[in-house]
Amino acid sequence: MIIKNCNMKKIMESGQCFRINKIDTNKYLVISKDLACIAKQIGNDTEIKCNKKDEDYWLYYFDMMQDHDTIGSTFIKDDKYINDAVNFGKGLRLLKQDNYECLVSFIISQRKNIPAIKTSIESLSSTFGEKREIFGVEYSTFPSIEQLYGKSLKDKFGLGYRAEYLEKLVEKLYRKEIDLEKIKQMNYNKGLMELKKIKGVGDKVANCVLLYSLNKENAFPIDIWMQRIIDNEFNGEFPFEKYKHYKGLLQLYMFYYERYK
DNA sequence: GACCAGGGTATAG
DNA sequence: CTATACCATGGT
Repeated sequence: MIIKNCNMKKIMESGQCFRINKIDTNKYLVISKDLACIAKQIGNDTEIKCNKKDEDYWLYYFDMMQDHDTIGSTFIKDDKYINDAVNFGKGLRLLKQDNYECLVSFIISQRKNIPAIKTSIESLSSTFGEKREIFGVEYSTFPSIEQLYGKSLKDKFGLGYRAEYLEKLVEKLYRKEIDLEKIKQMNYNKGLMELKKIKGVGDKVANCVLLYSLNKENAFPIDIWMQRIIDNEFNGEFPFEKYKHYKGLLQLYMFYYERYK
């Protein structure tokens, strides 16, 4: 499968997911849930190699039916910073991730830098997930709810005070007191409320989960970097009324630009 | 060895 | 409603 106008290096660095790793020149291992694929960069396009039975999963994951550069070009208006960010981020894509993995990952993410987040997730995966292989490349699956249930997460995974957030979350998921598929059916505001009931989930983490895994493409997570942009470039108030449609992709461009420009 | 990290909670005012 | 202390640890 070929994804046109797709830059895997940028997606890997974009901070929306934490399990894409470079394994060779222009080659990346992409892991999601218990699945993996190999992504090869060929010019502006990316070729995805995966198991035949998983093709639909990756089609959805990469949102292959849409051209995100085209959506991004609709943000180009009269604002220099945003125009620069969109041009700088050509090839970025908004992925459609697994909601459980996404929620766990972003609870871990608070007050951590991206390398530290990745270390914690890999450590959890290699401990509680399963070892698998795709086209000769080994990987560990993301641990399922059942695989994490009842496990002590303190002290071993660099989680710090987040360990008890996760333990409580896993317990509620296991008992089906939290149903992310149900939240996926809700509108943005209702979903935001439901997610924020979870201990350790505030505005930012909830918006990440809504945007990256619950198909709410107008969610707009504001972290330290985004707040910095809003303060320095927009006098403390972002003009949301000018960018109503697909704000989440715009947020991705801004975050990426601010970090790597 | 300081400083910061894709924040959230609890408490005080 | 806003302001502030505190949180536990790793990366740079």
